[in-house]
Amino acid sequence: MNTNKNKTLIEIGNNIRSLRLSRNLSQEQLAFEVGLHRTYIGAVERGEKNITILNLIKIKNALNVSMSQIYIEREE
Amino acid sequence: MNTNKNKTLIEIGNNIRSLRLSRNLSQEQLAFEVGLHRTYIGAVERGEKNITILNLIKIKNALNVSMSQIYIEREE
DNA sequence: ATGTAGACTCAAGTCGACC
DNA sequence: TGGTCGACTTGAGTCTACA
Repeated sequence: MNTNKNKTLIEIGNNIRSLRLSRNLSQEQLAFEVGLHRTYIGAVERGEKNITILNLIKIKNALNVSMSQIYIEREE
Repeated sequence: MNTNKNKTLIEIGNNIRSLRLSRNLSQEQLAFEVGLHRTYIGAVERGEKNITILNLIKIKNALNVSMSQIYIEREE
């Protein structure tokens, strides 16, 4: 559907995925803790969705990490 | 409309506002640089809108600050 | 220069199903 | 367990206008 995958979103998604995996959580478990849908978490991890800040904060809290571990700023 | 103003969104909005002001930018100028609408920037500053991560990144870049200056994490 | 309001569009986010 | 699809609802984001 969305071939229009943004680089930043892909990075964020990859970070969420590896953090989730390192916690031994399934997408379903993370979705449940965060109160989002399982298919949506999947889409975010694949960088297909431009997540809102409040939901991103919920995810980072569920993963018990700081924002800088999910969104890594580069010098520009 | 939205009496349901979230504390985190209000904080983010306040931070954006004071950062914008310290740059001597109007909402209109910031909106133009970021490619968002002036009325929307206003709503974000008032904490009325749950902005998406990509737009938040655009704003922080336009203000030339790091994410941690806009979204301040508290220990929990 | 900003707040608010209303009407609008389209993407965020839900949900159930199947592979 | 995770990807994808389709139909759906809600809310992000636009735009014009007026105070």
